[in-house]
Amino acid sequence: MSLPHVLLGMLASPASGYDLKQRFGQSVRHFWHAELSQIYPVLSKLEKDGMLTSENVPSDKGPSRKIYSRTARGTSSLKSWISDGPVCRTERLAYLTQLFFLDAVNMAQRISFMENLRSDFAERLGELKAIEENWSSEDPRYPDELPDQELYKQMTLRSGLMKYKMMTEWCEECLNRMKKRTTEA
Amino acid sequence: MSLPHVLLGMLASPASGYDLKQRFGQSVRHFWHAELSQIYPVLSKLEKDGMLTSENVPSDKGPSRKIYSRTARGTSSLKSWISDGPVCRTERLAYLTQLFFLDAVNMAQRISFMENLRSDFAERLGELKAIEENWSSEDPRYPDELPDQELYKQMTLRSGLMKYKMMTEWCEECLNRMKKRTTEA
DNA sequence: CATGGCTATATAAATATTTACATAGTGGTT
DNA sequence: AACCACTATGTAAATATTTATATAGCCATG
Repeated sequence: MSLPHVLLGMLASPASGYDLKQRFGQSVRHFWHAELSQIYPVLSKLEKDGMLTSENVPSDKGPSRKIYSRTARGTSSLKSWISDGPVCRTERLAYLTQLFFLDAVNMAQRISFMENLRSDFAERLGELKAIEENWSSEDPRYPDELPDQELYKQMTLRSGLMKYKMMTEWCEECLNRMKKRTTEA
Repeated sequence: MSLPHVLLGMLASPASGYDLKQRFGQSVRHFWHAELSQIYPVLSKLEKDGMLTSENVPSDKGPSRKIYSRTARGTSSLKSWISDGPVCRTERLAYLTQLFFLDAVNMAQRISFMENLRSDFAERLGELKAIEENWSSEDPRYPDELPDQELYKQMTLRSGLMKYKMMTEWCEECLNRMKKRTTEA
C-alpha cells in the first residue's frame, strides 16, 4: 500500500500522528485521507523498521506528544517508492458507479443526486481556491518562481483546481441534459 | 463499502463472477476495479442475504458456470444506495502523493516520472475514445437521444474522457515548466 | 504427449482500512 | 459538579482488499 510512504513524505519535518492527521485535512485532502487509528500503528511499524525515530515531548495541553522524525533509511524508502514510477489504475470512484446505475431511481432522485454531487465538487473547489489565494498572497514567487520543494506541491494543487472546476461544469451540463428531457417528456 | 452495490448494479442482466470481472475490464475500468478473489465471496454473501439467486449452468468450455440474478430485494438495495446520495471524499490518488513529494528525487527521475504519468493518462484516454467511437458508430442516438438506461453510462464515459484529456494536457504543462527550469539552471 | 494459455470457480493468508471503544488531561459552559 | 469539546494516543473488532495458491477441463502448439 501507499500509506507508509505518504507518512514518510509528510515527515519532511518531525510531527506526531495527530499532527499528520491534521495535515491530511489540509492540502493533501483532495487526494488522500486516513484515520488516526490507521496512522498510529503504521507509524509504530515504520519505527520498528528503522524508517523513523520517535521522541516523547511533554505538552502543556493534554497528554505528551510522540514526535516522529524520518531517518536516512526512511528517506531512501520514499525515494525508491517514487522512482518505481507512478502508481495508477487503483482508483475507486463510488460516485461514478452510482451515476452509472442512476436510471435505477426516479427522475427527482436523479436530479437531487446530481445536485448534491455538484455541491460537493463546488465545495472542494472552494477549499482549494482558498489554499491557492492564501499561498499566492503570501509568496510573491507563486506560481512560477517557487523553489523546487514547493513547485510540485503547487502542481498537485493545480491539478485539483482544474479537476474540480471541470467536474463542476460537467455536473451542470449533465443537469441541463437531464432537465431538457423532463420538460420534453 | 461499495463493491456489493457495484455488483448489484452490474447484474442488471444475469452473469457469473467471471463475467462480472470481464465487465470490470471494460467501461467500468476507469472508476472501479476488483479481483476475482474478492468478487466470489461477495457474490456468495449477497446470495445468502437474499439479494441474488444463482443457477448452475453447464458449460461447453471448462467447468460449469454459476449464474447470478438480482432479486427484487437486490434491486431495492441498489436503489437505496443511490438514494443515500453521492459517496465522495474517499479518493486515494497515490500518483498525486508521489508528485507532491517529487522533489525527493533528482531531475532526471522527476522528468521520467511525469512522462510515465502522461503515457498512462494518454493510454486511458485512448481506451475510452475507442469505447466512444464504437458506441457512437453503432447507435445513431448517441449521445443525446440515448434512452435513460444508457444516458447515465454515457455521462460517466464523458467524465472519463474529459478527465484524461485534461490530465494529459496538465502533464504536458508540468513537463514544460520542469524543462524550462533545467535549461535555465 | 508435454507445455502453456484460456475459461471458470474458489480458498488461504496476508495486508489494509474503518468503526467503535478506551484512556486521560485541559478548559469552558450550565 | 456534571457535561461537553478539544487535544492526544492508542487498542479491538470488524470489514475490505490483495496476492498467492488449488483445482479442473478444454484447446492449440510444438
